[in-house]
Amino acid sequence: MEKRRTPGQRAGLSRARVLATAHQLLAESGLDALTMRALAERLEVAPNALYSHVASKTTLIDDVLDDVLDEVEAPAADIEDPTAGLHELMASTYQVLLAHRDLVPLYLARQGARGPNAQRLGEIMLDLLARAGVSGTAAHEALRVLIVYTIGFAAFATRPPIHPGAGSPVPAEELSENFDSGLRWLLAGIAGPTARHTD
Amino acid sequence: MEKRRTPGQRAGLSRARVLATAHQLLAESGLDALTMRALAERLEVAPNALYSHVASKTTLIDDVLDDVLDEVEAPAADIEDPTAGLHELMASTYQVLLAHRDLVPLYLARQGARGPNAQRLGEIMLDLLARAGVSGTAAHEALRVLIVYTIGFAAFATRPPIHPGAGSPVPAEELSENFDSGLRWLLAGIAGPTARHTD
DNA sequence: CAATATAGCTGGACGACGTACAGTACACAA
DNA sequence: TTGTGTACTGTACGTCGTCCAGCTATATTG
Repeated sequence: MEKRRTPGQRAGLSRARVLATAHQLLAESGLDALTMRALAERLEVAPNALYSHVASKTTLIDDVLDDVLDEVEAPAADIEDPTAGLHELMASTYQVLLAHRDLVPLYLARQGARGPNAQRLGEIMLDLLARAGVSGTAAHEALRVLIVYTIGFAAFATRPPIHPGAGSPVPAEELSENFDSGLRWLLAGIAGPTARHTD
Repeated sequence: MEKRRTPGQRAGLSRARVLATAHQLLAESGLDALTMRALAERLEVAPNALYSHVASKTTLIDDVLDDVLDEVEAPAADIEDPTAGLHELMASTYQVLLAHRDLVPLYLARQGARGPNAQRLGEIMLDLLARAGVSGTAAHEALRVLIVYTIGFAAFATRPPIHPGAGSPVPAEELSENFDSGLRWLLAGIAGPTARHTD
């Protein structure tokens, strides 16, 4: 059971390994369990060693959140129907969120991610919205509606009911259909006849 | 600048005063500033004195969140159109949330409140849903959709845009109309022809 | 291949946090 | 008046994020 290192010796740490382990810790035991010390212990390193690879705990979490968004599949760039493209994008995002249930509360608390992946997805969405005839202020508004709707839906598809009474677990498939329905309503409203343009 | 008390002397603390000051602190400087020590200092008391009135920091926050929901106005119990009643209820909730922007992230993180007020509102909603022909599992699902939608919407009506580019602030009135539209779509979907009943 | 610079680590510490424990003195009931 | 309960104080414990000062394995240079 050798795990102590003498000063100067290397542990083969890397930014990627730190992020991955943080993600793993988050998945196993939630946010409260994600402690710089716990993370360090799992990596068999002193706590401060992490700071050679990560600026702070906050940016660590931000980075984990953004990393996951890499899994989201963007629709083909030349897709015909931009509204359908948006539907695909949000549905894919929803699935990715469901695949990382443990992270959903964090997305909620931070209202999305802000890293390069999030940026990239945002631009794709804005592009699709523009092609659907929505631009300027209205487009940014629609963007946020869609994001919040998706994260919000994932949030309660993920967790125990708010009101404890009765609490029969809703099957995931039914929830997914429900998500699709709501998403369709929203998209219809956003890109529909009353959609506003730049002013 | 006398503020120190000798042991045994009273400070006129009360549960209500503690909650109110906590709320105030939250409003002024956000969650990170809400510290038992900071709260105690503002009340001119030793930190542990708070524990005579509040079980823990967690329940303190829970209680603050639930307290605010007292301001939500429920529709008349004998309202004709239950869907309209739901609309009224959620709109009132939305307004209350906007009136306490600082708390919205907390509602988000906890996915709603759980105290007596939240309970009461939940029951009203279930009643209205039942009268709209939605009950059982579907009703609880609808409940959560409506709650998440409302909190989620309040969340980005409250805060800076997720994607920093362009960032022109959306006028509150426009957002409110948007909230209403989305809410109508949701309610139509929930109480609409395809609504499911108990199984 | 030797000398030097860099950077990945360790040990230790600091300040802030939530909260438990034990004691003190006031308020009120008897 | 005496007794009892409770609202406080002082103090302290354990944990957290993070900083500073070394030390040394490795990368870089000549």
